[in-house]
Amino acid sequence: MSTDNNQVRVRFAPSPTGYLHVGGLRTALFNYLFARKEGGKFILRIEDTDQKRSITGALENLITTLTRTGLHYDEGPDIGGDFGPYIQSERLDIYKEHIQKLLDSGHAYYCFCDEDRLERLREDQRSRKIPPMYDGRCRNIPKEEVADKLAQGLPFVIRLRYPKEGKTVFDDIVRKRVAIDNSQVDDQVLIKSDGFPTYHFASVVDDHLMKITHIIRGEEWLSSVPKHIFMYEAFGWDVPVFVHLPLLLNSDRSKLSKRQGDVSVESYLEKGYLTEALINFIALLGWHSADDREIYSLSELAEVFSLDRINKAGAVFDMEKLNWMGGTYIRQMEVSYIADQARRFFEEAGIDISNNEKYLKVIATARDYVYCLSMTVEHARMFYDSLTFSEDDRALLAQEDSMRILSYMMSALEGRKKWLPDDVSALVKQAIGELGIKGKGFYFPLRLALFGNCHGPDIPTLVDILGRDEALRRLADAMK
RNA sequence: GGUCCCAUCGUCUAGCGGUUAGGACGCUGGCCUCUCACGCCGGAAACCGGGGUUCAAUUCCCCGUGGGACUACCA
Repeated sequence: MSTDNNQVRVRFAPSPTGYLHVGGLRTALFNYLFARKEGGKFILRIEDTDQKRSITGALENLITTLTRTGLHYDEGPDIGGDFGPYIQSERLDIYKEHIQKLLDSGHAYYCFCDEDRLERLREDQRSRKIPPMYDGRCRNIPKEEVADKLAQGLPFVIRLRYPKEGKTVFDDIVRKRVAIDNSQVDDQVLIKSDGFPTYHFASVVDDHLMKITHIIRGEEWLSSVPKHIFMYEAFGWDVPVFVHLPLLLNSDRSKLSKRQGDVSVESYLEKGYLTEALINFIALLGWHSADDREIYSLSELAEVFSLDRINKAGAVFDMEKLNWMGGTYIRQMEVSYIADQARRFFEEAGIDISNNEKYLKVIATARDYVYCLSMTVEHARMFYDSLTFSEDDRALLAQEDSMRILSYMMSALEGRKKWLPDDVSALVKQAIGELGIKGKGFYFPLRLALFGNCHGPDIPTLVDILGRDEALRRLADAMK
C-alpha cells in the first residue's frame, strides 16, 4: 500500500454519538467523491476523545450505516491501513508525545485554573459585554512553580499559547480568502484534565500524521482554523487545503437539528428510502453540476464532482424533494431490485411473500405509489390480507347493479381456469356491453370487491395479481 | 454582545457585465384514463435595500438590512 507524495488523501472524522447525522453523511459523501474523482484515498477516523459522550455500539452502527450507503473507505478502524490506529482513543501516546513538543517550544502551557473559576470568569465577561475568553492567568507561571504544582499532583489542562497580535489570513476552497483577528482567538485547551486531547489538537496531529491533503468539513469549523494553522506552523508542518462546506439547515434556516425532524441516516434507511436516492439528494445540497442534470448514481457523481462547484450558502433539507427523488428511484430501478430491498419490510409485517411471482407483480404495481420501501407494504396489503369494508362500501356493493356486475364477473371467471390480462380486458368490455353499465358505475363496485378500494390499479392487473381463484373468492365475499 | 460567513422563485439551484434570468421539488391548469397513482404538456413564482464603478449591473466594490455559525476541559 504505497502512497505517492501528491496523492489526495481525505478523511471523514465523525465522533460516535450513536447515529450518523445526515449532515455527516453529506460531509462523508463530498470527501468520498473528491477522493474518487482524484484517484485518492478516503479515510474513516473516529474522534472519540470525549469520554462523557462515548456510547457503546455507536462505532459499529456508524460503520454499518456508512457501508450501507456505499461510501466505502480505503482506510479505517475495522479495515486498518498504513496510518493507524484510526480511533483517537487508541492514539493517546501519540498526542502525549506531540503535546510535549509544543510545551517544549513554548507554543503550549500548563493551566491550573479549575472549571469553577473559568465559569465565573466567563459570566463576568458576558455581563461586561466583552467576548468570553481565557484571561491568561496561567500563561506565564514560572517553570519551577509549574514543576511544583505538577509534583503536587494538581489537576491541569494544557492550553495553546496563541498570539494576541496581528491577524491570520488563510484560503479556503469554498470561502476564498478569510481573515480573522488574532485577538479573537482563545487560548484553546489542547489536552483536557482527563488527559484526552480536544478536537483541535487531535485532528491537527492526526491529519498531519495521516497525510491528509484536504480537510473537507462543515462550516462550523471555519472560525477555529487560525488555531489549527498556528499548530501546523508550530510543528513545522505543511498546512492542508481547507474546504468548509455550507451547513445543512432546518426549514427555519437554523442549523439542521434533531428537534425539527429526522436527522439520522438510519431513520431514513429504516423507512426504506433507497440509499441511491438519499445519496443523490444529499449530493445536491450545496453542490450542483454545470448543467441541469439532477439524477446521478454514486459513481456518476464521482465522475463529475468538483470542489469549485460547492456553494457558499447553507441549504435547507427539503423532505418534499427527498420524497420525490425517493419515488423517482423506486420507479427507475429494476423491479427485482426493489423487490429484494423491500423483502425485509414484508417479513417484518408478517406478510407471506413466498409466492415470488405474485410478489414481483405486487411490487411492480405498488411502486407507482411510494417514495420509500416501507410504504410498499401498505400498498401491497390489499393483495394479501382479507378485505374489510366500511358501511359505505357495503352499501355500494349491495346495490342491484353492483350485484349484477359481480355475479356476471364471477360466472365468467369460473368458466375458464387460465386468465391472461388481455382476456380479462376483453371480458370487462364484454361485461360493460352486456350489462349496460359503464364508467365508474361499473368499475367502482368491481374494484371495491377485488381490491377493497374504488381507486387503484386497473381490473386486468388486479385479477392478474390475485389470480383467478382468489379473485373469485373475493367476488363471492363481496356479495355476501 | 464580539468575530467570521452567507444572500437568485416558498425550497434546492444555473448564471461568472449585455439572457424573454434557465432547470428541479412543491403549487397549479390540461392531456392520458373508469378512478387513483405513474407519465406527458403548459402556467404562476426570484435577482434583500441604498450608494458607487461602467456605455451597461443579478453579476464587481462599499454601506445597510436580514439570516447563520462560532464564541466549552463537545465535536
